[in-house]
Amino acid sequence: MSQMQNVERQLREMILGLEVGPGEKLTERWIEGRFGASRTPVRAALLRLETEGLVGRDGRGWTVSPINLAELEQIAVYREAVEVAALRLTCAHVDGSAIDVIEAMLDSCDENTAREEWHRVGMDFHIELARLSGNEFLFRAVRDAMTRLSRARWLEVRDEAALGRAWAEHRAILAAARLGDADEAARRLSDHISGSRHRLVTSLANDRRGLRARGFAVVAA
Amino acid sequence: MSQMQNVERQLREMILGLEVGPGEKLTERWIEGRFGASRTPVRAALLRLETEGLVGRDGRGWTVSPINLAELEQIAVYREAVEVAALRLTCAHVDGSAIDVIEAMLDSCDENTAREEWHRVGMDFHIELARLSGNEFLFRAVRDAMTRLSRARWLEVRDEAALGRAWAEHRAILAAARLGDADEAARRLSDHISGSRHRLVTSLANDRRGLRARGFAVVAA
DNA sequence: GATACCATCTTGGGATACCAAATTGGTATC
DNA sequence: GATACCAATTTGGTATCCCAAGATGGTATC
Repeated sequence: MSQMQNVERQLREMILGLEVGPGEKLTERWIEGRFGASRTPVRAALLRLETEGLVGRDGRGWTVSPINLAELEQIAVYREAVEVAALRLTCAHVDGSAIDVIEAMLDSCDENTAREEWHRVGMDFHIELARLSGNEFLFRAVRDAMTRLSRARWLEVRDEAALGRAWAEHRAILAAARLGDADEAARRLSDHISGSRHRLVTSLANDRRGLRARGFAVVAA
Repeated sequence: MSQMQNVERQLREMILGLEVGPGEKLTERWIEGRFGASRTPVRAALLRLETEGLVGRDGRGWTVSPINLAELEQIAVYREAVEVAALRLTCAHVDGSAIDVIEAMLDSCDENTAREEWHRVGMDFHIELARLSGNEFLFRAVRDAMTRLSRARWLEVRDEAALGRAWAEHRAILAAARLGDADEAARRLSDHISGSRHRLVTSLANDRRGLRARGFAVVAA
C-alpha cells in the first residue's frame, strides 16, 4: 500500500483512538517523523482528514479537531435525517437475509465482549443498515457522521443498562424493517437517535471538567 | 490568496463550466502548466476536488468525473432527504426577513436574465434555503449535492415553461415556510425535487447521443 | 498481417531544498 | 517588574528532483 494511504490510515486511527488529544496541535514535520514518511504523503493525509473533520486549520497550522458539543448535536440531527431516509428506502424492498447479517452483528456481542468492541459494533450497525438502502450517498453520509461522532462516543460514560437498552432498540428497528413497516421502523430509529444524542451530550457536558483535565479541548454547545 | 486555493477554484470552475469535458483525462503536469503552479498545489487541489466528486482516479491517473445517470438519481434522493429535514427545521423557527432575502433572489430573475444566471439562482435558492436551518451539516450536504448536480443541470435542456414552473414551486415552498407550515412546505419541496429529478434524468437520457458527440462521457442509469 | 517483445517516454508517488511568514525567546529599556 | 523590540527558530507553502510503474510505439518474428 502507498505511503499516502498508510499515513492517512494510521493518523486517523491515532486521532479516533484519542492517542492524540482533541485540540492538540499537529505539525507536518512531527507526523513526518512519527510515520517515517516525507511531507508529500503527510500533506495528502492531512487534506483528506480535513474533509472528514478530524483535523482542521488553526491559522497557519493544523489542529486535531476539538470535541464540539454544538457540532455533535447538529450531526445528530443530520444523521437522523439521512438514516431515516435510508431506512425507509430499505423497508421499500426488504431483504431478509441482509437483515439477518446485521442481526448477527448484534448477536456477536455478549457480556464477555470488550467495551471497545461494543462501541465498534454499535457504529457498524448504523453504517451497515444505511448501506442496505442501496443509496451510496445516504450510506456515505451516515458513515461520515458516525466517524465524526466516534471520538465522542468513545468518551461517553455508558453503563450496562444503557448498552442493553441501545441493543434492544436496534433489534426493534430491525424487526420493523423486516416486516417492511417503514413508519414504525422510522419512528423507532428517530427515537433511538434522539435518545442517543441526549445521553451523549448530557454525559459529555457533565464530564467536561474531566475531559479538559485529560488535555482534551471541548467546545461548549 | 494562496496558489493552492487558486488552482482549486479555477480548476473547479473549468470543470463545472464544462471547459474540460466529463470523462476527460487530466494530468498533474497539464494542470501545472495551465495555471502556472507547481505540482504541490495542483495535488492539493485534485485531492480536494476528488472529495467533491468532480474528479476521480482512473487507475494511476486522474479523470474528470463522467456524468453518471444512476448517481444523479441517488443524489436526488439524498438531497430530498436533507433538504426536507432542513426545511422542517426552518419552519420550526421561521424568520420572515430571511425568507424575504431568498424571495428577492427569485425576483432578481426576469425575461432579460441570462440562462446562466437562472441556472445559478436556481441552485442558490436551494442552498440558501438549507442555510436557514442553522444546521451546518444539512447545509453542507445540500451545497455539495447541488455542486455534484451542477454540470448535469447545465446540460439539461429546459424550456421557458419548465423554468416558470420551477419558480412557481419555489415561491410556493417559501410561502408555506413563511407560515411555518412544515408539512405543506415539506410536501411541496419533495414534489419539486422529484419532478426536477425526473425531468433531469429524462432529458439527459434522451440527449445521451448528443452529449457523447460533444465528447462527454455519460454513464447510463 | 498479426502478434509478441523490447526500448522509450510519460506519469503519478515520494523526497528534498528553499522561502516567507509567524512564532518564540531573550534582551534592553523604561 | 513590565514592556517593547529584535534575532533566531520553527513551520507551512512552493518548487524541483528522482524513481518506479505503466503506457506507448516501433520492430522483429512467425
